[in-house]
Amino acid sequence: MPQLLARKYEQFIGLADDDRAALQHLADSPARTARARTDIIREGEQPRGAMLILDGWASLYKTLEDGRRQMLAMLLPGDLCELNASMLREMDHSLGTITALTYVELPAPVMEALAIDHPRIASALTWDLLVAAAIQREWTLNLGQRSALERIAHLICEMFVRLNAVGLTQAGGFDCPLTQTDLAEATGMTPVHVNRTLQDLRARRLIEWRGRSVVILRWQDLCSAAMFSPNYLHIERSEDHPGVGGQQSMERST
Amino acid sequence: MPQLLARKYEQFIGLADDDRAALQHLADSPARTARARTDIIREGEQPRGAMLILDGWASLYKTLEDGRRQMLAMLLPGDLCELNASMLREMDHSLGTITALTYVELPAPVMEALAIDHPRIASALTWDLLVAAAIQREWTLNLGQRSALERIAHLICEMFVRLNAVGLTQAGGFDCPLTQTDLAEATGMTPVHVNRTLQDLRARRLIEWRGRSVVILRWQDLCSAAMFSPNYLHIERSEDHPGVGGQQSMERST
DNA sequence: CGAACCTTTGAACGGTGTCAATTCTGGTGG
DNA sequence: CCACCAGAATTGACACCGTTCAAAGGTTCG
Repeated sequence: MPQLLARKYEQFIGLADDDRAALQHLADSPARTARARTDIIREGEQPRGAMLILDGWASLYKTLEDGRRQMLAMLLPGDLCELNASMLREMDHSLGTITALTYVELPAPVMEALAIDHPRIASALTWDLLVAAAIQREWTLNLGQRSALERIAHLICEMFVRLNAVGLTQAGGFDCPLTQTDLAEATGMTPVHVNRTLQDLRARRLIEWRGRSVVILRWQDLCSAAMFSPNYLHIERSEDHPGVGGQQSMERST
Repeated sequence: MPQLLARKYEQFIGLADDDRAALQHLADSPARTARARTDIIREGEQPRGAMLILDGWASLYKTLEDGRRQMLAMLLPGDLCELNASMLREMDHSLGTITALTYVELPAPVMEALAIDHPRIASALTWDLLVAAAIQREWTLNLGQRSALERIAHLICEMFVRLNAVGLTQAGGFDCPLTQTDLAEATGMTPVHVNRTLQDLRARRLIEWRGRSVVILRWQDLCSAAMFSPNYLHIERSEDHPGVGGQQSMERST
């Protein structure tokens, strides 16, 4: 948990000691907690500050009047969202927890001061925004063009790479609190079909998924089944990727 | 075409004369042109500056290796894209024209200087980025949860409101250069099904669409068929919306 | 050890996709 | 001014992916 943000941003830009200290200072702000499956802010409400996830998983989502619900983004530890959102009059989406969550709310003035005092952090924040937008575009592609199997596989690939970037993977797998209903909301499918698709992925020996434990058995094959290429995550300096399954690399194939 | 940007940004923030002049100066930069159906920049290439659309329509899109293609955003006159994109090593999506296009390329240093000299413009640019992200989220919802009819109807509603904001609507309709194949790429459907869905919308007397002319017959009913609410476009000061179909209002109905 | 939630299964349905023609339209050259 | 052409729109028949609805197992945790 310590240095989550600094670690992430150093993938993009070198930080000085005082930059790291400033980022650590953010994470040391009085943390808030929320229980699993609760909303932190809802569509229609007035935006508060940016939200920095310290521990646990959350999601952005929207709902239609008749109850249909679509997840828009998965928020993992180290993720920042709603940056600058307070410029808008009201929220156009909701932020809800998946697990119990520890986070900090960072009011706009705090972020402004931070950006002024630390130009490299300002750059890193812009980079963070760009990457979030890129992920949103990839999700658009996911929903619009990929088949059920490809969508689920793609989501697994993305979660793995993102968790890996903050040190939350272990030996070719990760701890995943998502239910099949969550996966359904993220991929625009029904829970029933998610279940069948996961069975398919397991039958192909691409992954194992028991309880909260996801294990990726064949990274390259999973990537190609998903048509996953990590380019949109814009991770520039990938020196210390552990590699999945021992010898396989996480480099783009093609 | 003159004052396109200023007009749009004044929906969000008041501008001073010198702000307007600076925006006009941008649009006066040596304009580039591109023919219809050509790419301006492709995935994998190195980002250049921001792109400001002066005239014509374009789109952002991504493709999968096997040729499946998904439109990510519709770019209309007055739209700005790829702001800050040059911070990233390579493009993760492509920008292609739909019609013949007039645009300007704005190198990062130009935009930086502009933001430093004109704080209100800097705010407006951030607002622009936030709205673009909100639209991307709405497209995610569109693809993930809405039916074919809802998707097409929603896209038409969005295009109308956005064109209206830059004065490109006429009497409850607008000039639309999109082919049914374009609509298919935007909505994640096949061209054949787009065709049938448009017939459905026409049979319900919600729209007319002949050639390039789109006429919205019953705005409120189209909105509710689409579950469209313009809140995500974050148009704050909507004093001079002409209203569609004479007496109908564009306010949200809930 | 029960209750709540999650996962899994089966069968039938239906929205969209696929494929292949055919008709229409706008722009072009003779 | 008209014949022509390429692209766009339209149509029909059929297949299939994913949904729907309902019920049965599993798991977790108080």
